Amino acid sequence: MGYICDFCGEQRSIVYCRSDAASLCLSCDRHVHSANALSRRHSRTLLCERCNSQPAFVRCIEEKISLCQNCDWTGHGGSTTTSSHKKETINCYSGCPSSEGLSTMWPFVLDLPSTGNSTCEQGLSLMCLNETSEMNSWGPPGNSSRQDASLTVEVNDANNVDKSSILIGSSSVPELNSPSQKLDQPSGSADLTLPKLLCPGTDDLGFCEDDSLYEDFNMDEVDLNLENYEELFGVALSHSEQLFENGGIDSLFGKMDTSGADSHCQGAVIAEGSVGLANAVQPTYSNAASADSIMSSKTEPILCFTGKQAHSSLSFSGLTGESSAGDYQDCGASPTFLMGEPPWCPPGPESSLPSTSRSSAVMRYREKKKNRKFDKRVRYASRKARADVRQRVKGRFVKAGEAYDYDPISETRSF
DNA sequence: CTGGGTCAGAGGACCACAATACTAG
DNA sequence: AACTAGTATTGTGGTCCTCTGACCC
Repeated sequence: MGYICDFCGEQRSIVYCRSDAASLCLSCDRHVHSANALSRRHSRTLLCERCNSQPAFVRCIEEKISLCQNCDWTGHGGSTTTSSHKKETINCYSGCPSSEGLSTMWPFVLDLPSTGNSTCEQGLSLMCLNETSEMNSWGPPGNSSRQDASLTVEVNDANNVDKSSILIGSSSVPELNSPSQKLDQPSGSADLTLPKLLCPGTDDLGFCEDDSLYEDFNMDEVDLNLENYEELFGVALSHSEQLFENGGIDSLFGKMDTSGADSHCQGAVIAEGSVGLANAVQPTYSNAASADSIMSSKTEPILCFTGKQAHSSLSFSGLTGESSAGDYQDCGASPTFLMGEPPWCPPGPESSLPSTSRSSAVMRYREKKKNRKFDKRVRYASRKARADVRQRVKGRFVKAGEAYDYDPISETRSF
């Protein structure tokens, strides 16, 4: 499905909302996302024109088609002829942009139907394109006017390095080598490549038809990693502290959205979420990395962009990521950066940080971790939408028309 | 060292009902 | 085989309750 708008069921769906896990036509997109301030913050992007079920992240200029990570890989990864296709990253957006705004952002979509006037259009004329730039750090260069977020700056720099976001092929897809994979494939794990991970047993398709493959992926593991953070790296907290300070991790994790089934298949596309970035800065990892170094890599989400181009395989440990990769993609940052510490990144001066800032960083980290919700995964956005507006008594749903003590819409109580 | 009291946090139950899945004709 | 009607099951979020472990005396 996904070809028809999930909301009206009539128009062809154009955009994909990760938060709602819904494919929408532009009209319904504006309608739905102009409902309130929260919905306006939903990050949307074009819908993959191949599988019609996943958010597109790249557009093949030569084929003139928008593709999700999976379809991009299946379509371009295997063939040498197609892998050289020029591609352009696709921005995501939020708010209620005008059709002009969308045309600006997606110039290749020339026939965008008129989206009419939205109630929030004026208020959002600033449109969250700026916001998008922050969220979608792999967007075209120059989108981001803010320079205070190190992550965004570095990423945009990466894009600058990467020839204005024109990407050549998917050949940079890193090899994955997690312990679990090693278990499954004890031999030749070093050669484990994405297609194998994507759709075992299929060489050419793999359009996310086997969701069970990623069924067990969840953020719990990531959370677990973070939970052991201090125990494992009490001394090496400073990397993350800096990210906390700069809003780096916060901007990444804080915008994570584990809801929606849209993350299917994206888990296997780990580190491909920002191919441009991966091309520009792909850390080198040894497949023979020790468990310690692997642990160190995955638990120190360090951004250390030096402009080097390194292309090799990398190892993930425990980053099993339905939510992981998908969410990383959502915020535009490759898990490559989050999970890995480039070997060329020298031990920074962070170790000399004052203990007060460290403790404060730890406190902030704990606070943010406490406020995060990784495990909740909404399978049916429609049901969630209904639950969000239902009246309750002491948290319990009440029959329609009966007295209630909590109304999510009006935030009022009937008695 | 042991037992009792207190506190905080985690996890599960509960509710109504639309959406979805399943079965029978 | 395809369709329709009826029935059963699922999933959604906020609040309350119970359980467990930590801590103190």
